[in-house]
Amino acid sequence: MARWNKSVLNPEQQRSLKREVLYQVAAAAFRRNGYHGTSLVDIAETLGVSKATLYYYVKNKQDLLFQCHMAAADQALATICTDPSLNGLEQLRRSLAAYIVSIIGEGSFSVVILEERSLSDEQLRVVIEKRDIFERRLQDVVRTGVTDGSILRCDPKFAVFSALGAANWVTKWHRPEGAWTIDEIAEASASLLCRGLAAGPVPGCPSNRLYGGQP
Amino acid sequence: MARWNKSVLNPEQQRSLKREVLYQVAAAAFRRNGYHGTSLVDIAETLGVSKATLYYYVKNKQDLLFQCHMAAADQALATICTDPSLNGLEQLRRSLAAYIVSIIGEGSFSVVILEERSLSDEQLRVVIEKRDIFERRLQDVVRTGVTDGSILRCDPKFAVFSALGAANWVTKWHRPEGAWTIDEIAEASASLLCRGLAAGPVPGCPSNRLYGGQP
Amino acid sequence: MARWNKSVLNPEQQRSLKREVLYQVAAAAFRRNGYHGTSLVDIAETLGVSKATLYYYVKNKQDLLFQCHMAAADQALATICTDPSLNGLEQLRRSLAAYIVSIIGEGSFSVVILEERSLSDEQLRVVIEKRDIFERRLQDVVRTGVTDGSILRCDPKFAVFSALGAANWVTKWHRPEGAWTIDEIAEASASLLCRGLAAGPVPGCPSNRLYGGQP
Amino acid sequence: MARWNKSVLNPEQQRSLKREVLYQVAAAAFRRNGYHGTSLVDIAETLGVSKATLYYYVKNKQDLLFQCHMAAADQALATICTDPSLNGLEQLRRSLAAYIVSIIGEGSFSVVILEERSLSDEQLRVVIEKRDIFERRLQDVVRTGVTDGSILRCDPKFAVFSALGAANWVTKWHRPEGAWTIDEIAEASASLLCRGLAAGPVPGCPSNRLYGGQP
DNA sequence: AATGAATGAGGGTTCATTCAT
DNA sequence: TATGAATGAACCCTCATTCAT
Repeated sequence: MARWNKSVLNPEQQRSLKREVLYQVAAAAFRRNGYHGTSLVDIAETLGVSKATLYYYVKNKQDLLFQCHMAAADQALATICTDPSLNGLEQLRRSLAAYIVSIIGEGSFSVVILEERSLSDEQLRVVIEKRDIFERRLQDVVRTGVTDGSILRCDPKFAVFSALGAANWVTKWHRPEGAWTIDEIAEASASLLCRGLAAGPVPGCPSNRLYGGQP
Repeated sequence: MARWNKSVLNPEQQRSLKREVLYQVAAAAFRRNGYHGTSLVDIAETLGVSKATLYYYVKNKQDLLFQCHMAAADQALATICTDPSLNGLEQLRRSLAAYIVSIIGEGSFSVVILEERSLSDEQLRVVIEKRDIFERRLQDVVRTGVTDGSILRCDPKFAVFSALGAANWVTKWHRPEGAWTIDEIAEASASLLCRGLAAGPVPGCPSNRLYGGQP
Repeated sequence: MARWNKSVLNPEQQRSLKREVLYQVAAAAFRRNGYHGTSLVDIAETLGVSKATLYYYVKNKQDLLFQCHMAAADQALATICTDPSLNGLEQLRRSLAAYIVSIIGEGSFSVVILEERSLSDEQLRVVIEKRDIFERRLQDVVRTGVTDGSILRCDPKFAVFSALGAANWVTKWHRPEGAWTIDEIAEASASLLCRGLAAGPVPGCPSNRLYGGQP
Repeated sequence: MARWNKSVLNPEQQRSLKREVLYQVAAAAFRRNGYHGTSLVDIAETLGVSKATLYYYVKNKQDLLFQCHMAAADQALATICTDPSLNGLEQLRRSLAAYIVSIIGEGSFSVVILEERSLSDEQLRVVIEKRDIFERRLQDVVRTGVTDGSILRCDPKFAVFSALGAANWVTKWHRPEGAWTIDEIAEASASLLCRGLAAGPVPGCPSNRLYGGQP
């Protein structure tokens, strides 16, 4: 399925297309076995090429991981919904659902579950920087919701951490053959998380006191 | 800090005490660098002993991981709150908070973040079996809450998956030097998650339609 | 001497040629120091390559031993003389002489002196099976001799065991720098052993009563 | 069976008795798995003691092997028959038979099959020196036979090498549970070998020309 | 006399990486 | 572009040996 043999495009595109497939295959392998648990042979075999060939498309194993991180960050950024016709809560919900789809769907570059210690300091800096942009945008969505009254008063940073955590974790237990479809999981998770952040007291819920409940 | 020299107990206890410390140190290393990314030298050095000494207490590196999993499962089981004087939602909240404390606090054996492919098939079976018990007990708490009306009607399995996911993820971003204390994180996370599951409609929350809101 | 650099053949042959040299060098090392007493570094150094390179040609150290056993069995099989113009005794003598040359001469794969416990059960089964063919063919030669009257009536199995034992033992004391040439040793040993099996009473020999000879 | 617990003697004898058992157990293990293939734990377990305890009775693993060699050489020396009422051939036959019994029977110290490279140079010197005495005495027996006309004219050194080779090899294929008893094997082997050395032409035997046949 | 605990040295094996073809 | 061959570094693990008890 992932062999990159037959696609016919101009050479420059060929190359970047192959690279993309490589990143996806690598990311999938990394997700399954961890960075150190994945050998380049694993990846090469999945692609139907030799181990040495990989070095035509990536500088390094470490660099390969880095590229996955970067691609994943871009992918994540694209899932944020800021449709002004919706309130913040709904924007958040849609963003989270789209994000979940993006990390467990086919073509995912996501490698968030991985030990970040595998990157060099410099690489880690760049990755975190890029991921911060994503997180800050999501925080903005939360702030929008707080302002328009759809989300309860809370620490946006913590809220986003929590939401993304639950979202990212899905990659651990999601099985393509499982009972739930990707969309179902995404919708259900996003809704669950948003309920936790929705404004207004929830009758009998102890967390009211923490988040301040009503404005 | 973790050197195991001075404790004076009878030899049998010494041994099992050392083993316990070993598991904790190993689990911490595994959490940080992944299973394959952790070398036995790392662990040995942290303990101030030689690499060969470890084999006095564990059969294998793989077995070491297995033992961490088992200890972690026990630790998790102990966090479940079933105090009958509390409603299900509150039981759940306390359980989650305690669970979070147990996995990021000192003395944690937690290795849930790890690539499960590192265990042998047989080991994995045993671990999953044991972990299932924990998850099923938590699901029971959710069911209790649904019955007593404190938790909205939902799929308990999915609810627990989500809650544990968000909880487990904390190990990824929690930094001991960070702004939040362990207890704060535990309380806030647990509350947030419980709000998402609390019965009763949340004004303006789109997830109401999913979980059915009030019965 | 044993470096495998310069030979110019097509790549497929190169590979199997190298493998052959590897087996010979390994067999020689095993013979000298035993299986467990031989390190892969020893072999690699003799070949002038790095230890890791060996794994390009063999799966395992154990597999290396196994391959030596197999090659040795083939080599042994090729030494059996069944020339119908000769009587059984002479066939046996020539076979034994050729066999001795094959195990102590250059290019020998022989590893019979080794602890067989070093092979896996399955490997041992295969090796023994193959070696049995060789031994049974030699036994056939003995039977031929008994039939044509050149060899005394005896248990062919035991006779072959004994003859091969004495032959194999030569690998223990033979020194290339020694006083005897390989051919001399082979001839002398074979003759000695054959005399022991030749038909007809040997005057004053106590073994007459054991093997009966013809009355 | 080999546990050394209950025997009641005076302490000095206890000690040397234990040592003797230790040598036998070690020799047996060495014979089976080779020197390097035998771990001290193997030996200790067979004796029912801890690994460290062995160091009360031997200086070294290497020294343990050395002691086996020495004991084996003594044992071998004791098998030589020089009964002047017998001719040389019969003396030789009895010697060989006794020797074979001594190396495969219970209580054997024999380690001749082993890689001699496992000894230190000095130890090897001593062992070879001692073994030379044995071989030279056997050669003397052969010479006696040649003189009294019972053994054909031959190189005594080579004759003894061959005979001992065949004898030693028995340790490789002898199985206690096998079809032949130890005595049968010893008798048959000795006879076979002696037939090969007996004076007088063997009808139709090609080796006549080698050994000069009748004087 | 005996042993549990600890260790240094060394061996087998894997793997990312390079290079000539 | 692609790959077979080769390697050094690192890792897991074993084992002979020592020492305090």
